[in-house]
Amino acid sequence: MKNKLALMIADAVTVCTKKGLLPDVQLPHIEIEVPANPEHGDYASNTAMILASQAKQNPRKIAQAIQENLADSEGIIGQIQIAGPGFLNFRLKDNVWQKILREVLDQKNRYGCVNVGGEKKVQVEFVSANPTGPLHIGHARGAVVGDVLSNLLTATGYQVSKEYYINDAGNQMNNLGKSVLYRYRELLGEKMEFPENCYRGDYIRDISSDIIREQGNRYLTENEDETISCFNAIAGGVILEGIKQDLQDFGVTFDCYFSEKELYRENGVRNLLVSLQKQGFIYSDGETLWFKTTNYGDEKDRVVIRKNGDPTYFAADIAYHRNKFARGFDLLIDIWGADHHGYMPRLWAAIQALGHKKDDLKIILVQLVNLLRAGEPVAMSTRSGEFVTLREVLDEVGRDAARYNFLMRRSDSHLDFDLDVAKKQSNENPVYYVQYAHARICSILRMATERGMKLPSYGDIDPALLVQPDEKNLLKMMARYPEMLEGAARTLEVHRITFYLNELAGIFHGYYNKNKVVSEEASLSAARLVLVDAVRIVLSNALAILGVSAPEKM
RNA sequence: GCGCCUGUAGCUCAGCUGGAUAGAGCAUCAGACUACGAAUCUGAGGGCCGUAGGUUCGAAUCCUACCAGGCGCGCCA
Repeated sequence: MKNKLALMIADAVTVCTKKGLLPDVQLPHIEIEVPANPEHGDYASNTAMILASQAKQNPRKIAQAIQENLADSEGIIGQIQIAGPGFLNFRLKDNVWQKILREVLDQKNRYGCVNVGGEKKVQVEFVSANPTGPLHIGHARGAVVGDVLSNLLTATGYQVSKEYYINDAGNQMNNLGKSVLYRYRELLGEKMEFPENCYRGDYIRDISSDIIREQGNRYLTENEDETISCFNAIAGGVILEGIKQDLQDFGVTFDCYFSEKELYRENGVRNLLVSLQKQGFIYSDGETLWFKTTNYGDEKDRVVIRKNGDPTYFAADIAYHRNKFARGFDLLIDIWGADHHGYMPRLWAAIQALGHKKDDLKIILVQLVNLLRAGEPVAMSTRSGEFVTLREVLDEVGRDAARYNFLMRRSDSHLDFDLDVAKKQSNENPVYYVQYAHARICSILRMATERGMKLPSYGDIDPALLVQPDEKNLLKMMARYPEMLEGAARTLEVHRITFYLNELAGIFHGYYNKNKVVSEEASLSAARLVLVDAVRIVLSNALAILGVSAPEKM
């Protein structure tokens, strides 16, 4: 709808310039918005005001010229008003909104899908936690944001691939092996100091005792380095399996798990650095190799090969992102914890050196989660191993409530997650508000069929009977669903979907309390059944993108 | 010290890339079930949009400077 109006305005401006009513102006981006105040119509545009400065004319006069030259070939506009400093306010004909019902009912679970992505190939990389311990609550937010963003982009015409990058080649993994070895020895009766930078969580002890059960104490006498690297592999595998299981129970799946080790095969990382050095992006100071990230606005250059000869994490990441582009993705999206924001400039520098545009890599920062219980902060410390895991949150509040809560804020704002509120089945918990609307409609439809009514289709009803203000609002709200998805996809802001859902559910609940859907009047009942059925479809579609269930009963 | 993010109702947050009288939810107060599901609804109160300048027809939104909070500033990942 927005797009139709924008096109009509753009055409009208062109006609105006041809007729000489306007000087030869640059056509601006046509902004169509839904006015906050319903008295200002269904849609409004500020085009005349934007043009005013360029054309050096009174904006109201320009608005009038646009209005007079607007060709409404489909006959959807009921009324145009010029208001305020030069707004064009559009009121559409009632039957335009009523036709939305047919679209929703025809398209069913496809309603809302738009093709703004043009089938571009996009990769979303998220979670990517080291397999050194179970996922905790902080990872959970990134997991949901990435998963839902992927669903959203799929619905808006992108080919999406979801990827998890496994950092399994660095020091952290070595520390994991050491940690397992420490617990292994301890369980076999040795007394020793707890090694530096190692993991204390109980899951380490579990892995050690599994090794003892299966292989006994033979590693006590083996070469320590070999044992560590062996324990490394065992523990990494076990932990990664646990992570995958937790994610799956959280409703998050990946198309690809990419191992950092891949990048080092056949000297891949070093060969890439050599070629970048030849191109002048990398220089040596005699001991170390530096990447000239300052060429692209970073604060200082970054080391890629250390004094000891080992490549840095950054070096591997350059190779990783080159690998991603080489796989044919048009757009890369990385989802990171906000504490990594300082890393962004160097990665953007790297992809530009590789010949890509900065915009080809979008980075979404997800802020940290403050975990609360009844309003009080829950103490968490990774070092001591005392953190609340994703698994515990899932067990305590359930998948739907957990996911929905993570989606109620913009990603870059801090999120308070209160375990007690999230598991309450009350009005403090917005997920039930939306699910309840869906269940309520299902209940109405059930009741109608139980009374022997046949659920009508669009052709059976007279949509002009839907004249209540709330009925019109429901229709308009449903018409805006594709526009909302488009905006969310354009800005990569998944929280817009939850806000939309709350509003749609709210209008429905109000409508339900004022009006009886099934009444004595057969034709009115039929029209209303079709209306609420359409609302059910839209609720269900939006919840599906969020990966939250749409229950028929609660 | 430098950089990034955030300051909007008592609390938690939206505000659609600059629009018209700044909005929700929670909490508070007052109401609505012999009604298709009260996990719901109706109404009320509540604001110097951190502060001060600037840009223009118009600013919560953009620019500058301060103030407050968070996070970074490794040859860790």
